[in-house]
Amino acid sequence: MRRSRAFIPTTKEAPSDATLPSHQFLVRGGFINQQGSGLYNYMPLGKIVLEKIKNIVKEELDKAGCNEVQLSFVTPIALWEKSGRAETMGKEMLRIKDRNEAEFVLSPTNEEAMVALVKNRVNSYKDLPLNLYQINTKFRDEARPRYGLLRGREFLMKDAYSFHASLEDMKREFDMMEATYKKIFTRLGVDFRVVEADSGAIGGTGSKEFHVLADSGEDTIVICNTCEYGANIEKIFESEEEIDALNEKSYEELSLKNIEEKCTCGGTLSFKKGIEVGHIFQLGDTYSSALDAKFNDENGKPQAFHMATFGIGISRLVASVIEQNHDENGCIWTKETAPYTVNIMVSNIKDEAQMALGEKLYTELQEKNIEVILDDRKERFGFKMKDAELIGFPYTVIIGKELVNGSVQVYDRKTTEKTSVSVDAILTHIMDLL
RNA sequence: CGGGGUGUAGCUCAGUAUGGUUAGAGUACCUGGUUUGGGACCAGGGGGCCGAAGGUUCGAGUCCUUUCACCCCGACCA
Repeated sequence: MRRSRAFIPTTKEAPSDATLPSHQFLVRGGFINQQGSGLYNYMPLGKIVLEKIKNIVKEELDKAGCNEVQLSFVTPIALWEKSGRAETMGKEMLRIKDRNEAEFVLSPTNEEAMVALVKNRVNSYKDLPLNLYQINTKFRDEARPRYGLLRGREFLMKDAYSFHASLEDMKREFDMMEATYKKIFTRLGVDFRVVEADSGAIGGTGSKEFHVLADSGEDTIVICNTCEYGANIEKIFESEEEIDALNEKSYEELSLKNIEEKCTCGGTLSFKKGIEVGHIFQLGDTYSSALDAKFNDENGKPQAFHMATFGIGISRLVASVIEQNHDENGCIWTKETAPYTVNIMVSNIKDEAQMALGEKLYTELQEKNIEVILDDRKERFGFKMKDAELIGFPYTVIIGKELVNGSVQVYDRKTTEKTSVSVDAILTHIMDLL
């Protein structure tokens, strides 16, 4: 992509209501813009990042044997009346009527729809287990949307639902999905923890949350510095006061505060703030029973499916990556989430030698399938650098004043260091970095 | 859903207590020139139904009524 042809409207000022770094930088960097309360448009850069995260999630789930489907976003109210959630979910479900006055709901989640899909299509234990997922828009009419993409009303979520003939098999799938989630978040390059969680309103027996560690996280979690143990404080403390008191503390305050009790492994427990980006539940037969979805077991006896459900907040992850990885100048995307890996910055486009090298490198990197953008705008050096830092391309090749000595510089967004590299070696140098 | 606040140029905001030329600034944008390694400078220019609808008045961005939208603090939540 040529920067001169790209729709990337960056700004110097952030909207006054954006308080979090991810919100400010994503808006300033031209990734997203607000359409209404809790509603966001994705502009080209935002769309690229969103798609990258989606693809990683899809790849890992497909490898884990999950089947991708796509359910309708608008669902008849009858589906929700059968499970009782038309009542219990209350105003969070946005209800609409069609021209015949029939009532519909914009899907906030899809347990009912997925059970209805499987019901009478999967009839034998021989067809189990089965894991179906979709990456689709959800709508929850939150009382108070905020923090940009972190708490929108319309958001993109991956939701998976598994069906099993036995409780044991459901638990096996649950553990397998936990491992799959770890692979996904590791690939995304975020610092995360798996914690034991409260099952909350959805119900079920066991659940675990995946948290990206960040100052602005709304949840407080307890983690061990030695083993993998972690828990949401909602799970360990019973009193509301205790939970509230801890939630009010800042990331720094919490990090310093160790819990007196030691972890069972002997390690030290401490508090951290986290953004919940994934949640896995052991559901049991709550929904299959409610919707009368059954299969025949080895003895030909009908039984309700044992189920588990697995969610990942895709759009929330876009913001979480930045919440965890930014500095005062802007975004710092991880390798797998960056909208373009290499930004070729021609310092002065009127300088023919600079421009020629920029074009040459641009073509060469494209041929090697590197995601590259060429900053060919008629702007000054400082302007282009600030822009590159705001957007957060992992590497910027600066073709500028050093060219007369036969070299260019490579700016590393993460370390903010500039390294001089001779023109002859630049292509190999970049390939080695990636 | 309780409490508070704000709607004026793409963005950040003055102007509204006390109604009165043609509604302002910074920034962004366009043109020309000078610049060219950290969001440049000078000159000129375009851009507004002052959130919407009613009303009061000779006259409304400013006063009154209604309404819509957005934000903040709580309660609730991927």
